[in-house]
Amino acid sequence: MKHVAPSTIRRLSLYLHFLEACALEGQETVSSRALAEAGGATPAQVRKDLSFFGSFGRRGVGYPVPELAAHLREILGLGRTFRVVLVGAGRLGAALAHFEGFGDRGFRIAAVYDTDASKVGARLDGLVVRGAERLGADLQAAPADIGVIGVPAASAQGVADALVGAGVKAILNFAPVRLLVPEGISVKHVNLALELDALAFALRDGSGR
Amino acid sequence: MKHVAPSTIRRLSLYLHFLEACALEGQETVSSRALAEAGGATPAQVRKDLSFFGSFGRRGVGYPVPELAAHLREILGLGRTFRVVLVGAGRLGAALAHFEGFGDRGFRIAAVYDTDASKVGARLDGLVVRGAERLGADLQAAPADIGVIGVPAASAQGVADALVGAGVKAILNFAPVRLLVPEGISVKHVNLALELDALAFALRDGSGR
DNA sequence: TATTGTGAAGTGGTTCACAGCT
DNA sequence: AGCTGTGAACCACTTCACAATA
Repeated sequence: MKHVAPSTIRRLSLYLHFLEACALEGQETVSSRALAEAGGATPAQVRKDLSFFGSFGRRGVGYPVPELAAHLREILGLGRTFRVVLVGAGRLGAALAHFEGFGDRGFRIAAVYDTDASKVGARLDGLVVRGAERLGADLQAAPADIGVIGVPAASAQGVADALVGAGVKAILNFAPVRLLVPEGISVKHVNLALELDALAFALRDGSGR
Repeated sequence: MKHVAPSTIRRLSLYLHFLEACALEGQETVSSRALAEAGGATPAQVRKDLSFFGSFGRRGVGYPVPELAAHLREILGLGRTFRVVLVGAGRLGAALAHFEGFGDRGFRIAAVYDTDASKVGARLDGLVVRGAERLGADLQAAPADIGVIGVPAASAQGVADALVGAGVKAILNFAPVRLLVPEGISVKHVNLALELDALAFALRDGSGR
């Protein structure tokens, strides 16, 4: 498969969410225009995005909702469930553990870890928080696909190393630090400070341009 | 001022964070190579990014740390404090209210709101949660720069409308929905589901390529 | 020698425009 | 007529390469 632009992936994900909403309403086809609106793109871009992977629509008609949704799930690799481990059982960890978007879409939180002994043993959305030192042994017994880092910046790299060592191939990092990981490990960053700075920039001189 | 690419803004923010760390260590100059490493860029790109706004370095030497940091703060519009209102006092709201990255960099949380009567009156990081119906009157008395939306998807658009109506010019949205806002209002989205889908894509066929 | 500043070249993603089905 | 599929044109960001300077 040829290289796919990250921006394309983001849009495909948005199209898919929209298609799922359409499917719930029993809609049978959608136009590239409707998808464009949902994905913050132009109709031409929607068609380009999709044509990169195949011809899913019918000229003069549009795209069949359930079929296109299935294709997108296939393309995005969402045709299975993912085992997720969450490291960090603080306030952020608690918010993440309860986030419906996880379970809804096949991302199952398998376990929650924390180094803080006072948090170990607590319950978080039906899961008992485990000591971080168990992570390696646990994942050897039952590997995980994705590790979510919800710990302070200072300990994030250490957690990342532990996750990589335990065979995790994808990391979602909420700590405001760049993580160093080996080739072949995917990392996504969610960095509040960056978003705030971008908003500050947008608000510069006067207010709101 | 000419148009600045969003990717450039993100990098400038990363450079600035790195410079602040350098400043703490008393370092006097940095090279474009060091900045590149911190910002996930190449040295040439660092120089291009900076030269877009002026000539801040000295050939053969590098960039003076405190001066460049000051320039970046100026460029990003960080030379003042921002009044932030947080809507949503659930688990996510609690995590956000305690996030140090806010206060540290001039983003001051002025108030927290929630529609849920059972949450109103509770304390969150020293702030008392207020009823959402007060938002309009409160902001008329003391305007806010940035609104942070930490409510469920279903109520996010309503909150956005209320914020815009109350004169907020920039919104940071954690709900997994596209917000419709008038021209001139800046919106930044943090969408967990999108990031997870991107990781799923990275993990497709086999595991981890 | 080391490192910045920058025009020029290169790369990759987006938009256009129209042919091709229904 | 309506809407997709797609090569070609376009545009924007990135990288290159080297002159300029400490």
